Amino acid sequence: MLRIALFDDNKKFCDSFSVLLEGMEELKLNGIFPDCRDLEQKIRKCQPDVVLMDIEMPGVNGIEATREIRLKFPEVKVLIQTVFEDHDKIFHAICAGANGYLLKSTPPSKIIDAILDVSQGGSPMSPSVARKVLFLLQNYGDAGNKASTVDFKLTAREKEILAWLVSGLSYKLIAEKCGISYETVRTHMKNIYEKLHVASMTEAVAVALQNKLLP
Amino acid sequence: MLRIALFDDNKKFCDSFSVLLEGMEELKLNGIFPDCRDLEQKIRKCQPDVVLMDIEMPGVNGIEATREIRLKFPEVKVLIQTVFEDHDKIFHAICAGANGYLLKSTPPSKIIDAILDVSQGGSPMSPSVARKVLFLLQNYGDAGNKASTVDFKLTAREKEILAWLVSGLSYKLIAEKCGISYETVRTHMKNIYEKLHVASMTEAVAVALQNKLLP
DNA sequence: AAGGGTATCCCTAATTATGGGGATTGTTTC
DNA sequence: GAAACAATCCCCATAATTAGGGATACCCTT
Repeated sequence: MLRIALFDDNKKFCDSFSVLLEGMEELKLNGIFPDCRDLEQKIRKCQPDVVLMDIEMPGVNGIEATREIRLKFPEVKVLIQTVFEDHDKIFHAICAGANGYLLKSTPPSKIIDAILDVSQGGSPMSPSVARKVLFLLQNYGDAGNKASTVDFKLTAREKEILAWLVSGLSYKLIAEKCGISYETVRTHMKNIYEKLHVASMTEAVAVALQNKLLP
Repeated sequence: MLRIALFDDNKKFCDSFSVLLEGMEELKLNGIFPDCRDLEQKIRKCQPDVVLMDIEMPGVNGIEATREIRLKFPEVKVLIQTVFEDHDKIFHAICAGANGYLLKSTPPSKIIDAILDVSQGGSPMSPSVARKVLFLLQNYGDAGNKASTVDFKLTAREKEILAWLVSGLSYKLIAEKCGISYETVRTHMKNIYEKLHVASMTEAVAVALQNKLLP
């Protein structure tokens, strides 16, 4: 017999879900909560095997709650159930440790299937979610491995100065580190700005890090 | 009616698959190939809507073939069908552009379902593959957060200001963007500096990016 | 020998950031 | 209701960066 906890601020959905599980032998609804306040206590009290989690709730949102549950109770599975199907929500939910991701449009019988699936270590997803997950994996996987997207053709000296800049040194300190004058650093910086199409130290640092220009 | 092409060097599997599709109205097996030589010609000749692709084959492997098909014929869907379920194969297949990933243990009826699913833009996966896909996405997404386990506990406003800073804005412009005064921005920055243990904009930007503090 | 690129140095002036003090108004928490 | 925190605003003084304009010297290629 599986213990279920439901976090959802939509009373209608909670009611119909409650009716759905009524009389089921394998599943028991151990707790219904409209928000995630005192999350740890709630989980500790009803000891669920599977948590059904909405994303949009007052106070702490479902993604952060998922992260907390998965961290503090690794054996508890979290099944997201939401109306959102944008890449961002899906990505963050999965990074937070969600074990499955269903859309609210999922028919009741499929929800039951998904709960059983997730309790056995599976990862149920609505079809359009699955497609987006593959898309994300494809893109994030590539993005992480890609060394640098653009070649800004910085010289070795410029890269060196940029590296010192990223590590927080001022012009004056960079000059000392490199054994050159303050004015030379300034000239190099001007050239770096041109090559990176930026106009300030912060932008230069941002471009350098975002394009992985430094080793 | 969907046209199917099958790439698999296992004659037994090809035969039984051929029998499976015999007499089906919606699906037509337009080509069976034991390897990927002259891949482009083969695809051009049988014009499939869906390709069923094994991974282990003599010569070019199924993952490379998948990449080529998805590049040259973006409208053709590729459904991997293999005995391999290791993270590496799954990851590379998806990065190569696979639209779905089934294990060879999948029952025939599910294979048919998956073909129909993938042809309509879905992403069918065997359950254990789905679990691994989530695992992969989670790890690639976390990769950045893993670097520093430190939580700097910035407030929402502080994060917002930091985000503008990273995008290159000066205090004055940030003040305008946020609709607050220059002095308030300064106060926030002072607090950010303390929390990040830095003492300049460049360091703040560097710490923010290196620890992926921003969405 | 001329041109292109790199690295080095200099000036003035304006703009911007930093460090040190303050303060008030809310909200949340105990 | 006091304490803690977040967000807002202010002043003074100093330090640092940026935008213009210059310059010389060296190496390499054509």
